Amino acid sequence: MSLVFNEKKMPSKTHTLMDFLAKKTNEGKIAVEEEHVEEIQPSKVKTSRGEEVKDIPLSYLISATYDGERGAVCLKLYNETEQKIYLWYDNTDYKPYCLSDLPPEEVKEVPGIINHPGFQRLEIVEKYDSLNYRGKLMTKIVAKDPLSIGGRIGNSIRDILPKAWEADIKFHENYVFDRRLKVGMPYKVEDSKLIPVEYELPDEVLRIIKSIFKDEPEEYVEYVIRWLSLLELKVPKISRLAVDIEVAGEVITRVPNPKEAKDPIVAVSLIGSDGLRKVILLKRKGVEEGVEDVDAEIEYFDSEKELILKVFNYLEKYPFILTFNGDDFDLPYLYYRARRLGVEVDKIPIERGRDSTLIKNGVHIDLYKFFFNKSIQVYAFGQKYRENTLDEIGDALLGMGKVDIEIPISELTYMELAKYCLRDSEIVYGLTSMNNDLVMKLILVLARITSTPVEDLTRQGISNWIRNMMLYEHRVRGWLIPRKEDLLAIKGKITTKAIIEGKKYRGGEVITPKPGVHFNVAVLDFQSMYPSIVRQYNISYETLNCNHQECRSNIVPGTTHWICTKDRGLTSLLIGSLKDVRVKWYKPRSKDKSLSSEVREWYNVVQSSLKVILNASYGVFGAENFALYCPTVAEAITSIGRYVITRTVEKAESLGVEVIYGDTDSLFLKSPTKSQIEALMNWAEKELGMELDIDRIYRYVVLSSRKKNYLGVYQDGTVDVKGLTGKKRHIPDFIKDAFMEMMKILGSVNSFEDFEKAKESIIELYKESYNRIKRGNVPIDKLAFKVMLSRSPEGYVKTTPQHVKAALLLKQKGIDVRAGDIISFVKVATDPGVKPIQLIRSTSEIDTDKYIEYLESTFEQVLDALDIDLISMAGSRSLWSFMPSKKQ
DNA sequence: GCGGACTGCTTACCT
DNA sequence: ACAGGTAAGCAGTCCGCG
Repeated sequence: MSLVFNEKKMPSKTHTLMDFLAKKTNEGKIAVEEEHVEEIQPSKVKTSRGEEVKDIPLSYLISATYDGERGAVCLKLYNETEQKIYLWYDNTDYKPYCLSDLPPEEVKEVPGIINHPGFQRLEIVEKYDSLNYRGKLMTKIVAKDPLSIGGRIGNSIRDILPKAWEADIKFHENYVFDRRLKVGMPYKVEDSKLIPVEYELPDEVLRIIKSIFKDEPEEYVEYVIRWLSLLELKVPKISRLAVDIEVAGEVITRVPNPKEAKDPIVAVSLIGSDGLRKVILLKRKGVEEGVEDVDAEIEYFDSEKELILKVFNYLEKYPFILTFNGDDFDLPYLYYRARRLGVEVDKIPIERGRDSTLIKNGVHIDLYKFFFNKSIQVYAFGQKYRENTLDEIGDALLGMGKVDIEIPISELTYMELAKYCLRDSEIVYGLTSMNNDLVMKLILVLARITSTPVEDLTRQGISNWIRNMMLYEHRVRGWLIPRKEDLLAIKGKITTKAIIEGKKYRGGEVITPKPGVHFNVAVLDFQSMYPSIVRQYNISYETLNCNHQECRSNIVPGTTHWICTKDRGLTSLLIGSLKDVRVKWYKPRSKDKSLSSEVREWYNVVQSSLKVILNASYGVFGAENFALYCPTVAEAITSIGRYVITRTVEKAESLGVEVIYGDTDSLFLKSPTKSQIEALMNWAEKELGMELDIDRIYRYVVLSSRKKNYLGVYQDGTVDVKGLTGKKRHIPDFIKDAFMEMMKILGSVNSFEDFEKAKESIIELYKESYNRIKRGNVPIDKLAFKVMLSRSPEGYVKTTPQHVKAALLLKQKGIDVRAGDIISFVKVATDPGVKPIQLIRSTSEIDTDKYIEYLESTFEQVLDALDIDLISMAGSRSLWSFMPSKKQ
């Protein structure tokens, strides 16, 4: 079995919808692409100040929502000069709809459709059915309101229809897709009409692009240009306000219930991008002023209602409002508290949604949700933070610690309270202002790439972003969006077996490491391997197992799937062009010193955003929740990945290079010559169509027989540690510190001869650490294991791991523990074997033997690869132990 | 009733 | 609420043991 396709055999052009329809149906007229007729109605344009206007100057499209009262889509546009949000209500009479494969006559026969209270009309539309490779007439059922299509009551049109297409797309999303709106790009409104302000790429850029991609088909270059037209234009400076509230209750619960809102709001802090620093405090009996110096303007209110109205005033003044968990706490609390104090609903600028809380005439960004997003955590911030508390993220990203308070909020002095409250807003604002507003830019760039409104983007996961990007593309092409179950039934037969039980398909290949110390190691890797595979091997749900007889021999190795050799796949084109735009344009230019630092920085934002999308583009196809879930697509990608790496290993060996390790997309080569590396890279390019790069060169690498565990030392002595216990975050600092010391010693090793000295130093280090533990000479907090509680303690029903035991002990003491908390505990000799660090009274409780075991195994992971036997080298334990162990 | 061999659960990592 | 693959430690169970 072999892959017969390579780059040169790839189809150069995807047939347009027009081609397909002309070829495969006899319909002469195509209704799909028709723009919605703009019926100009009396102006429905409103500014954020509430007055109606007819025109909106150049402003950036930020968000789209649905206004139930007006029954229309509402667009939020941001004007940079005036620093305000303009609202524009759809006046084209755009209506919600879904599709049926039944002809109109039959739809009329379905009970409950045409007499549905929300029913408006039927239309015939022609779509391209990408699962069955033909044009298809569909009946469009148009409704008066979105709930009639997809309400949750059960008698919505999509539930009544035997089969409904495109019925799970929110009304405002449909609007963005169908109107081809470019989120994050400039628009203006003239005579109540929304007009895009086209951004033209400079000729110079066009010229360079055309030369970089001169060998690519025209259609491919069009995609590249499309991305650049979205990404070359910088985003506006976002004027914003960070808000945080404090509530004082008698009972201390972790988060007061906002729906009850029974305790008063005693402090609100505000930090604005215009320099505003303010804390608003509620005057209460018996509260002292306090002595702290607070770097903010302080305003007192005697009436809580007045205080809240003042806050509302600020919320309306700024176009963007930032909070941390404001969706579930701060904003709803303000809302319900205001209601409780008798504020009229229309005086409250806050809008409660099902899973969000928005600002009526502004844009609310809840940073909790955005920073919680795994893709953002991992790819944008390199896993610098692991907990999702404001303190932790602020500490990790800004070095801003929390203001410690040890007494309930109600007992703080005004100044203590102000300081405490202010800090949270400082962190929230700081998170968006660091690195020249990186986060704000990231949000807008991601919104542009994925056609996702900002208010959705900051609340949804990456699978939704990629979904939006792909649905938009379906609409552009006039493709019917496949129903999830049809996609799975037609394309979803998996043919590989996962190694891990319970997983759906086989993943990446890990090459068994050759244990020992290897000098002069080059690590080669396939840069963004999976996106490259998608691009080069034409991966897409519709190219997988296509309908052409002649493509059936184009087998994906290790599977029974074949890939189309005739038509370029939609996913392949989207992901492929995005990858190229990143690798060939934004990444090099983000480092190009001939460009201004401002431009470089912008290019860096764009390339990071692209990285976020690209890195997730494979995974989403294997995720059940993804709207275009297609595990066979994921399976094809990993299968080709294994094929690529395996063939490359064979080739390397045939070139006489020893491959000592490799994981998924990387190869560790032992002392290769320049020409061997070059030969391998050329071969990969030519035979596999894949770019192989030199990722890093190590002076030496220490391998054990364990996969995903190694230690690499660079020429300059820097040490890379991968997977070893000594670097895992949950292990005690004492052990981590000792491990790092060992790394320092290894970093100084230059030659094989140096190892002898290093071995001695390491043994000395080990002995010293051993004795410190035995003598009880280690501070307790350095002995704490810190393990994340992934569910609430009651959620562990099968086993009770140690950190859960510790958590339960905390709970017994009345300390609140919940999912996401990191439990600090030490190992003790008495009953359950563990004790939370808060409950430890003296070092004598510590189970020293357990710590010795841990120390030993941490060191052994490195030392057994160096062929050092810890016990024999260090001599028998009792000889150099100053304290007898407890069991002896 | 105890202990070793084994399996399964859980977390944290790698790409 | 993007994937699968790997290591490690512990919890819990099975089984033999006159």
